[in-house]
Amino acid sequence: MNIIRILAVDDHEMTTLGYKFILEDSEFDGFKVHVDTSKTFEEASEKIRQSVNRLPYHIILLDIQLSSNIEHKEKTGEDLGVLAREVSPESKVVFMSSFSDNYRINSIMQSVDPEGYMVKSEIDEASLQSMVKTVTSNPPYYTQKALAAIRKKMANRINLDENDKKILYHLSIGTKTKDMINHISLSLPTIENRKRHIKALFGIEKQNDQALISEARDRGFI
Amino acid sequence: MNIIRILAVDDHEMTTLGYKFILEDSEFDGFKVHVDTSKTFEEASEKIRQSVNRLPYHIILLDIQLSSNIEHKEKTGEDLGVLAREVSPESKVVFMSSFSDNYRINSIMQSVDPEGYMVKSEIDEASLQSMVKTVTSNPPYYTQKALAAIRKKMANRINLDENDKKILYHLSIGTKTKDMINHISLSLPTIENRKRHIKALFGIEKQNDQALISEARDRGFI
DNA sequence: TAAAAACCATCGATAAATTATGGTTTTTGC
DNA sequence: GCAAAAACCATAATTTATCGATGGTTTTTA
Repeated sequence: MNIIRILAVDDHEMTTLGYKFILEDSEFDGFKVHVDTSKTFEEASEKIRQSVNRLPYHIILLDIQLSSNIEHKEKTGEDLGVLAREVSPESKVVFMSSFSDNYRINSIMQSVDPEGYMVKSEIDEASLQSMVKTVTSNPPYYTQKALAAIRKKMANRINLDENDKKILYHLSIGTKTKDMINHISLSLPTIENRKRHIKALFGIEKQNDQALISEARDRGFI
Repeated sequence: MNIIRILAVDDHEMTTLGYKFILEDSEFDGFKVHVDTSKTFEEASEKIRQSVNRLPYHIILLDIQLSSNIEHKEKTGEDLGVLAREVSPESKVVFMSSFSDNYRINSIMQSVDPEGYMVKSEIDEASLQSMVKTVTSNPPYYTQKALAAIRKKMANRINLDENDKKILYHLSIGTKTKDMINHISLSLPTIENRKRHIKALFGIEKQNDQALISEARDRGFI
């Protein structure tokens, strides 16, 4: 009987234990599952590094929010995903996230391109089991909310460049336009111009930033 | 008992009859299914137009390849999807296609943004039933091959403009570079320059067009 | 092995983006 | 309600990127 080795990373121990109990008790065709758990970025990255010398994990389950032990460098599950891709390229990476917002999902789809993305509210015993089956045999596996975000992004025919996306992102987190020059290497008038330009693309000329944010969210940019 | 009204369009009658027999015989929670069928673009568009005056179809299943009666204007299932969106915006649109190539799927995701996309080789009784359930209650529904194409596209961080995509498309169908000036409104040197530029973006400088095509296919552009 | 096609480099012309400047209007905090 | 801040807007100069013409070399193809 083959063993599928899984590493589950989440700062809430109850969550990873849930995954462990469900998956190790599940009946699969032709294999059993073993689940390791980690609570921090550092512990998880160490386990991944060590695993590649012996038996790499088949699947790595990552929460996005990881409250790191070392305060001064906040590392997220996304960073851990990037690291996992580098040191353990054969492992399948699956995000288990509370976030179903477009910006997060888009970002992770580009930086990690995970084999799976599950929104936590949609996780149950059945979906966990099909995730394992699908990811090992025929990826990807996305839950419905993740799929809806992905669909929204795909349907979009407007392509903004990196600076435009940064502007939208900073708007969404409340950065003042005049402060964006500290985060984006563009002059203030240019940023203003680009905002106008994006509004025109979105068909909301002569409207304020609130309208822009709401439209950008609707179109899956943030 | 509610009735879900479905229109299935395919130039092969056996296919639509298959959908009809399977779905009308299936047991669903709280509803039954009725399936109309069409073999041509004209017949289908007429049925859709008429339906909106009485009871619009809940779901419209579209094959991409439709050999039209009227030879001189070839209309595809994609055109029918666009039309369906206009005249019957409440209907869910699902493509049932032999194509699983990225170019086709990307194009349809942008022009129609369907509630579902099934690659024909992956269609069976169970998947047909879950498609109907998912599309009516919580879209979208994509089969694994469609999902794989979508994932590839999402993972892509390079964004090419329309002209670049046209160049890649024409390369993929064997159009000679010097003949592209008849299809793309750019001069020959510009097209050559753009090809060089795209190769640089793809990290395949100083390689030939074959490498470019293969890389573009790999990255989900064609 | 010719001829065709692809590939490459340079350069002037053109178009587009950026930025500085100086303003007006709207929002915000007291 | 009012002053200050921020957002918004228009113009013009400057920089940058793109385009297309020309003339060539290399590679493919018949």
